Amino acid sequence: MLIQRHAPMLRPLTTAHLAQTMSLLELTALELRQKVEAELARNPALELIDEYRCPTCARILRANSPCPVCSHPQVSSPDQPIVFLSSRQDFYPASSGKTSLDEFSGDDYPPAKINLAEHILRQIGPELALEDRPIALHILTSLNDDGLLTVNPTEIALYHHVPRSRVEKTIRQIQATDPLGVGSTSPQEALLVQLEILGETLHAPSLVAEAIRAGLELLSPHRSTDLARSIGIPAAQAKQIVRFIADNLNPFPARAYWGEPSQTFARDPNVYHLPDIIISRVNDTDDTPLVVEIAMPYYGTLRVNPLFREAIQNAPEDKSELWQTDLEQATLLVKCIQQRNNTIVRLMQRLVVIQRGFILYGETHLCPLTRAEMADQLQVHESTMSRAVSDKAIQLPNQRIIPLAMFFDRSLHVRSVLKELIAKETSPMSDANLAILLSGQGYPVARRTVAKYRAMEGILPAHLRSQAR
DNA sequence: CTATGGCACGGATT
DNA sequence: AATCCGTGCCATAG
Repeated sequence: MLIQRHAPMLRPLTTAHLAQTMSLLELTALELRQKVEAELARNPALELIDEYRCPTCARILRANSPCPVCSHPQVSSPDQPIVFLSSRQDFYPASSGKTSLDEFSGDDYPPAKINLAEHILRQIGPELALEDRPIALHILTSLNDDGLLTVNPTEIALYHHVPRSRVEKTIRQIQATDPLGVGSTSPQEALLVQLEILGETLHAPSLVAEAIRAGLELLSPHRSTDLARSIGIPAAQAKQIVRFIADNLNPFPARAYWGEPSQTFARDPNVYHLPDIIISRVNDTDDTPLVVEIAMPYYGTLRVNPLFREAIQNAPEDKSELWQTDLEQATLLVKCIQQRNNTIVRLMQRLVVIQRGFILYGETHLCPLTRAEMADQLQVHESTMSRAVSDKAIQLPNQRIIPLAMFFDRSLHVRSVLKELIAKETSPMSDANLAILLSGQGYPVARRTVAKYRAMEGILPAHLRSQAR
């Protein structure tokens, strides 16, 4: 009887094991930490003890206290990076006030990825009247990727049975937060809001607002004569206005955010992400070893509670089955997390060696690398690599936080060479010229591709570059 | 006539 | 199997 009950349970275990390994790998450390927290609270078989093993000398230590012996990592050679799982509790900067989307409650952790809605909520959360919160949530969940509102404010008002003015008041509050103009119903409105707020500190040329109202399509650089005619001003003034708008305003407030193929309005996109991995250098020499810290999903050591394992022998009849599955799940979770960490550690050990140039000297030195190649080197499946890389953020020695996927960008190095080329040029070169030049430097790219890269970097076409600066 | 952007196709990547 | 990316062809703006 016992055997019969156990045999069928083993099968699902193996498939479940695989399934869970997969799903854990693609989580960021913070997401995983939340999952672990939840399991700890629910599953009595799991326990978290306040100690960990020093990555360098294998001593057992209290969690979050550095190893007295190895407080400085031992020096190793440039091609022998120091890679370890970090239990530092200050790995992530503390969050300021908790205002997460899910009902302003719950987690004490700063989310690893803050989406636009949460980012805004953090800013206005405190000053938002309680009864306006449902309205704000409605607005924030109706934003598209550009940060524009996709539903009619009247609809929102009707839905919540409030006057339209209440909704508009909330929208105005939202528009004044960081991606300035976010929550507007149209690009025009967004521009006007930005103008209004920036105008307080910035000196804006006169008639900018009129220009914006004249229509977005007239704001493109080559149509300044049309714009001039439309609002009755000299062409030079129109040009100046267009310039001001292009430099300071953004018709799609959220375009500068991460994950976007943000071309024209690329800005430093890193502010809203917390690293899963931190790389630092030991000294300032060129052959400094690199230190790679990988965020642990918890502090201390997660393990199956030995007491629980014993207690299960004489469990009460009605609880026996439940405890058994709890125990299996706990074991599984611990194993899977170990496997996840192991994969990431091995990945980083290779990656840091291959992309050393990129890490130390920047984009130009990025060596084109595909996830598939990496998977091959590490003897793991391609999809495993894909999951390990996706969604993770990594901090470089120069403090920049970038998506881990950037290490696998196939065109970044060519783009950065292109950027340099254009920066150094004396007279603007056409795309065709640039294509030939790049081929000469060992980057065979088609003329059309140069154009695409240019657009990606937000560089204007040749005939417009001449007047700039 | 030249330079550039749009559309779409095919091959690589995930 | 779905997606992304480089490229060729063509229309259009200058």
